[in-house]
Amino acid sequence: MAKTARTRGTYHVGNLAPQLLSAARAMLDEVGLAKLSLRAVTERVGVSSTAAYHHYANRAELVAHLAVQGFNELAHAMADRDPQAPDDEKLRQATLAYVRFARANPALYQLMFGTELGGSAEIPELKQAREASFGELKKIIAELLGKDVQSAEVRTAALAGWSYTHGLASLVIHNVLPADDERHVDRTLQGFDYLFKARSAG
Amino acid sequence: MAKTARTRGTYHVGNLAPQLLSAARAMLDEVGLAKLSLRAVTERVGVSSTAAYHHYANRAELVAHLAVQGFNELAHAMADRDPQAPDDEKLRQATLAYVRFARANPALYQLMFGTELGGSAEIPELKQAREASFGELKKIIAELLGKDVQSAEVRTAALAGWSYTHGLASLVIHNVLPADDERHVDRTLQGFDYLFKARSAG
DNA sequence: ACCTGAACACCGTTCAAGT
DNA sequence: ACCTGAACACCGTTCAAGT
Repeated sequence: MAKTARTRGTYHVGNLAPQLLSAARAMLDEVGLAKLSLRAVTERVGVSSTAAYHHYANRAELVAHLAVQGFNELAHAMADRDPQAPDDEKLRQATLAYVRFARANPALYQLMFGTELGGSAEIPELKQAREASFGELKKIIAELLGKDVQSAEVRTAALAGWSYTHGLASLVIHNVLPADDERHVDRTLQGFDYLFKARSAG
Repeated sequence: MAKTARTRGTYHVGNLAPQLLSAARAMLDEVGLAKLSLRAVTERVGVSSTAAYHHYANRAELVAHLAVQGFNELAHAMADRDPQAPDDEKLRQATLAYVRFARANPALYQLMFGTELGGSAEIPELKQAREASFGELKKIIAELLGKDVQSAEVRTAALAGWSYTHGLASLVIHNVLPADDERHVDRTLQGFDYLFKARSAG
């Protein structure tokens, strides 16, 4: 594929797809998803407004690819944990990494779970990338519970953990809670303790 | 020829604001937030495309008022619980009502926590309506914990509960989980049991 | 194969003008 | 005060044409 040389001023840029994607990614954080237009993205890259259609079916597909990138980064962030730490500390670290990712990339995070991806934009890569993120969480929980990753307990606990973490991240992003990720994670974990003590006491 | 069809064709409809709001609400579930245009809403109501600007500052403000309506309905749904039930069953019922609301009004629910509301659209009514919903949850948890609604324990536990419930609702809406709300609620609650047993065991 | 330019059917928003 | 119509600056998407 030796189309490497970047010839300036030619009509044929080559390698356009990733350039469009990264331009879109940059603009996403600047203007938000609603105002992210194909025309603005192409202009930023320096091609005509219709050039994107040779690489993405439409705007929705470009957006879907942004989501794929997001899920991949998220999985990576969760995977990057201290192998020496005790199991429950690993879970705490992954939760923190998750919330930090959401906080650092609010527009992208919302897009990943946003309405824009419904139905037709459900590209196979997207489902796969999302499952990979979920799988990372399952791994941690499997270690914590001392059960097989495939087991029902792990699946169920991972679901609970994902619900919790996603909800927390969403609330943090929307400034329903003031800043400081670490504190929120610890406080909500503490909150669950209260709740479950009360439940088992009842 | 102008549009003559308007029986009793007064140019002055009066009461336009609520009509626009309910038209928008109806269309929201049909076409989604991204495609909800002021022009389409006004056409549906039968007024000129610019009429909305005399009642809402702009599209964002109309959307914000939809969110307010959503939070009010959500608070109402959570408040409508069996006063005879034991405390932890009340919590379960409120969680179920929450998830059902989200499932029944996916576009509205997403809008309520969506990116569209950031910053300038943060109308005072919105914050107030959101706090009312949160307050409903706090009431239930205060009873469950047997503490004052103002206490730190209740606030913290409510935060955890809200994170969990919101996360679960989001995942259900996005079909990350297949249908059946009741099962998910019970399964995830079960999942938390696994998690916390493991944590306190470690 | 990859990209452009014109064209079409939409948008949100402003503003002068009508009632 | 409440609403309209024209106008402006945008959009996404299609298509014939250029390289």
